[in-house]
Amino acid sequence: MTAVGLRERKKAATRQALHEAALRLALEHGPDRITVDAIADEAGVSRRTFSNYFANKEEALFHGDLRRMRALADLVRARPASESPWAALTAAAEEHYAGLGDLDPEWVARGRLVRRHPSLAAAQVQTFATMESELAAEVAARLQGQDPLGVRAKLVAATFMAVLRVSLNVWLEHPAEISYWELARESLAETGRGFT
Amino acid sequence: MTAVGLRERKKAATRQALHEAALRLALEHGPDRITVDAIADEAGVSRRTFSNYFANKEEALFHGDLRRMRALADLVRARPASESPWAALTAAAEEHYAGLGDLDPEWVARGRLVRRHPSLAAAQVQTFATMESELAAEVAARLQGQDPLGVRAKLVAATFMAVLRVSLNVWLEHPAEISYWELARESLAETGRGFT
DNA sequence: AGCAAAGTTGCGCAACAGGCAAGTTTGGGA
DNA sequence: TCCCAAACTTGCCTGTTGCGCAACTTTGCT
Repeated sequence: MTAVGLRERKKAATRQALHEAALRLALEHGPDRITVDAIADEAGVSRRTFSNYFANKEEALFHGDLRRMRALADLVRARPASESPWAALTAAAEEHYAGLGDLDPEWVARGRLVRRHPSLAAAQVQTFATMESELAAEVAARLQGQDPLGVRAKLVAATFMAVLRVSLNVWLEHPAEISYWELARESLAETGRGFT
Repeated sequence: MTAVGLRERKKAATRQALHEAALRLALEHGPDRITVDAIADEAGVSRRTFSNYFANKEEALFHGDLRRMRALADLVRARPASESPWAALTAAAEEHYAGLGDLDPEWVARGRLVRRHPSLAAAQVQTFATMESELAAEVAARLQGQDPLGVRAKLVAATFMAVLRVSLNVWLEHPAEISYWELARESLAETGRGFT
């Protein structure tokens, strides 16, 4: 009768625990000075189990971002089908970020971590790329028939994610001068002119 | 007196040899069934030396793409300073791809490899990301003073590379129906409307 | 000719991904 | 309520990797 079984919940909890352990250790010792062993320990699980959940530390570290972005994707899905893809994406982003965006402390912490440790940039890019293809599928659904090769869907998704990524990185360099969402909204508006 | 010393040339040759060895073996056995050892052997060099040139197989595999893209960046640099960044980028791409783009057999081979082995997608994304930041620097030079936070430069570079990447991937799925550059040009035109 | 800088190599080690099989937990019938 | 199959965890193990270090070789400059 539970909406989702115990099994599922336990899995999610373990994944989350691993993620949080990774983040905690990375913040404390620096992301390049931690081992998978240490993360598993910190999460109270065997090293082998870590491998069942994540392919490597970076994936564990950015799991939170992926979750956040999946939440954004859900908002996109919830937008009225009548909206154009780009409109739906920006509207969903507005909902997602405008209110409490900058306030998630974990999100900010991860951001700062990336800023201070350029070696993490690769993993960040990877995370955005993952979401890009998930979003492309959603966009494609809105373009049934109008996009024979599927270029447009992928183009829109890629551009959207690229703008969010660039905005994030710029904001991390100038966090005091502007809010993330202000920056992102403006960038989206400018870049999106091709899709309206 | 030589324009470039023997030292430099030898290094370039070794790097190229490693790259070609990696590509050859990947094509023959599949990219996930080859070891760094094997690549170094094939290139007639020690495993340790491989590490002096590339951080991992993927980097070796995509070295050719990076070279290609750097050539494109050179074309960008050569465009008149009076052109807007986006105009310079697209014009350079036109020069680069329009003529012989699809004809470089290595380039096509790598493309097919990525298409058949999704595990390589990560490395491909990484390669484009690398070029993105190199290009951003070039674009920034054209926006002296007009781009206080540096957003615009990064935005333009990111969008440009995203379009090329998406176009490539779409083209790889439909190579018969259209030429790469036709597809990319159209995508650039559409997406670039925000930057004109 | 000769020396300093750059490049190569072998050795060694900590770390890691992931196959396999034995144990443990969960959930859906009967 | 009980039971079993499927799902999950864990330990063990192997092949691979990235990189520091120190010895050796090659290159370039004078």
